[in-house]
Formats: sequence, structure tokens, C-alpha cells
Amino acid sequence: MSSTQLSRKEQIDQVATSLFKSRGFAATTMRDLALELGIEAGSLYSHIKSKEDILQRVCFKMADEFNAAFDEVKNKDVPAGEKLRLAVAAHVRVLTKNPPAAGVFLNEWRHLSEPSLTKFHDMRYSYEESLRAIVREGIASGEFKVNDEKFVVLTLLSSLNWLHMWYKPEGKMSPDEIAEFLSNLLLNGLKNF
Amino acid sequence: MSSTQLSRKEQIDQVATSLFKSRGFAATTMRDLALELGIEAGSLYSHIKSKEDILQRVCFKMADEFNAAFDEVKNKDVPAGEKLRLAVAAHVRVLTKNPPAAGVFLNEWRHLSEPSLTKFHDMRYSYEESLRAIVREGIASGEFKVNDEKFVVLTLLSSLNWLHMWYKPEGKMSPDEIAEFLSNLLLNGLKNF
DNA sequence: AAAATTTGCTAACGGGCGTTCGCATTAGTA
DNA sequence: TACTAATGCGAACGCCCGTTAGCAAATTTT
Repeated sequence: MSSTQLSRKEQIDQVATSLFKSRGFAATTMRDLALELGIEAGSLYSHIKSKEDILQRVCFKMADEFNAAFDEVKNKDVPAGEKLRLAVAAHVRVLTKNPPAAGVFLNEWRHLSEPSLTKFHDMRYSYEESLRAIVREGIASGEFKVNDEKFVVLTLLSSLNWLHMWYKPEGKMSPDEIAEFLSNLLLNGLKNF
Repeated sequence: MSSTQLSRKEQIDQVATSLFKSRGFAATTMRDLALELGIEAGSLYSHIKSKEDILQRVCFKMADEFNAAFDEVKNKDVPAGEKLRLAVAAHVRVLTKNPPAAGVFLNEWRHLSEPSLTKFHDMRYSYEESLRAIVREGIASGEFKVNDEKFVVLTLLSSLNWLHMWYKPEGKMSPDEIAEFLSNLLLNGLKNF
């Protein structure tokens, strides 16, 4: 039994999220969604404004969670390597807390229409820029031996953002253990792990 | 001017690939595709069997290229670290040779229907398994300090497979330089890069 | 008990979809 | 020149899509 019961609207968002993730936004029909909820397609519109309305809510809610988690790390006064560890852990925690929503956030955002799409792009850019700032810090202090922070952040996010594809809550590694593994791999590499 | 001219069918595949990548398979209509080619939608069917027909051709052609590139590396008698470098380079070369096709291969394959879908899954699994074998080798010889080859390969492929999202042929890094950068990052890490 | 809100149904709308069909036109080949 | 293949048109098909409208229960609030 769930501790807090969801409103019908929240139920719709949740079921839609899971369908959007597994079939994709464009390939999910309102009739599919209604069927999953045991109601008729028309009935959905007592609760939501449109199909894209759902997508917007999911995408921006996830964006908020990523930002909130990162804000707690941002201004800590620790070496870059340690800060990167904390950022990775925060990111992984958000990703694993709700894998379907993470999947939609990462793969279906392009079906947003303007002006949501531009807003989404901007939020994403500023998140990535914050990560680049950490890497730049580490390069400046000599802690990181690399010289291209853009490439590093791209690679970092790439490995993190595939997580939702295979992560299972019942698996043997906890989100924090996963974060530690990924941080070690990125910072020390296979040979010095 | 292109050295070899494409048949109409190959033209269709190429334009479709680029649309599938940028808008997604489901969100690309046959009328969009026809418009891009300057013909009517119905005319497409003088050359192709169906919409999914195109997707199948693109996906399996890419799969073949990945396998062919990897086969040249597979049985080389070199240390695991070196073999992994070669495998990464081969993978990156295929990814960057045709980024739109790579994008379709990586993100749109789920729109394949049976039995193609199962066949695709199987090919992908065996490719990943070959990579895991290399990592296992490195662990056994003590060259790699890590202990979970599944996780390593997942992370490796994750970072490689995001490449097509931002790689531009006219960018300042060549495919081989990119491969070298990624190999160094994976093998030595940020701190020992 | 009355009023208001939430939830849902059925039926239908306008439109877009992948695809087919019959027929023309062009280009290559013998 | 005649045959054949490649290429394309335009109209139409049956179907499915997101969404709307009007109405009826049920549930919650006052």
C-alpha cells in the first residue's frame, strides 16, 4: 500500500510517464493511456489539458529535481575531485529515484513545442555549465590532468544518463554504490580503479 | 559532387535516416519524407516496401558495420588495455562515419517489429558480450583493477553512444583523436589522464 | 439536505496516417 | 524502333489520432 494516495491527475501522469518511456511519446496514444487506467480516452480530459501537457509536467518536474539536488553541492568548499563525486552522487540519486520519469526527461523532451522547448534547452545548458565549472576548477588546480572540460562533461553525462535504461531498484547495487563506482571509474580509470 | 551516385532507393533511405534521427521514427511521416525528396508520398512505394522496411535496412546495415569493424580487433594478440583501445577506436570510427544512421541505430531500433526486433536484440547482446570478454581478460591479468565487467562495458558504451548527438565532421577533433581521448579517460581517469 | 466538485461515459468531429491502385511518363536496352 | 524497367502522379481507401461536447453519476463540501 502506498503511504500517500495520488490524485487522478497524478495517476495519469505516472502511467503516462511509464508508457512514454517504454513506447515513446509519439507512439503512445491517449487510448492506450486510458486503457491502462481502465477509463475511456475522452475521460482523460476532465483532468488534463492535452497530451503535451503531461510531457511538460514530467520534463520540468525532473529538471527541478536535478537542479535542487545539484544546488546542495554547488557551493561546498571542497576540492574539485570531491565536488565532482558529490555532483555525480546527486545526479545518480535523482536518476534512480524515478527511472521512468528520468527516461522521459532524457529521451522525450524533444517532443515539447515552443516555448517550452527553448526553456528546456536553457535549463539543460545551465546545468551542464555548472558541471563544466567544477571540471575547470580541477584543471586549474592541477588536480585533473585533462585539458578539455567540454568533452569531459559530455562523457560524464553520457555515462550517467544511460543508467535509467538498465537500473532496477531491486538490483544488487544501491544508488550510492553506483555513484561511487562511476566516480572512481571517471576519476581514476580502469587501471587505477 | 559525389563520387558514386545513389539509386533512388538509397536516396530515400538516406533522407529517411536523417529525418528519423532528428524527429524520431514515429514522428516522421511518409509525406514529410516525400516532400524532402520533391515527390509525392505514394511515389515512394515504387521503391520501398513499407516505412518499417527503411528502418530495418538502416538498423541492420549499421549492425553489420559495427560487427565488421570489431572483427578486425577481436583476435589480435595484444594486452587487454591495448585491445580495448582498438575496440573503442573501431566503434568510434563507425559512429562518426555516418552520425544520422548511428542515431537511428541507437535510438529508433525499438520501433522494429518482430521478428526483426529479436534478431536485433541478439546481435546487440553478442556485441556487448565480446566487449565484456576483453574487460574480463584485463581483470584476470591484473591489468584492470576493477571487478565488475558488466558495469564497465555498460559505462563504456554509454559514453561512446552519446557521441552521435554532438559529433560534427567539421569539428576540431578527428574520430581517431576522439577515440584516443575516450580511451585515455576510461583507462587512466581524470586524475592520471 | 443542498450545492459544488470530481469523475466518467458515449458519440462524434476534423484531420492525418500508411498504403494501394491505375495510369502516365521517362530512360535505358536490344 | 520496340520493349522494358524505372520513376512518378493524383485520388482514394480504411483506419486511427487528439480532442470536444453534452450529459450523468458519484463524492465531497457546506
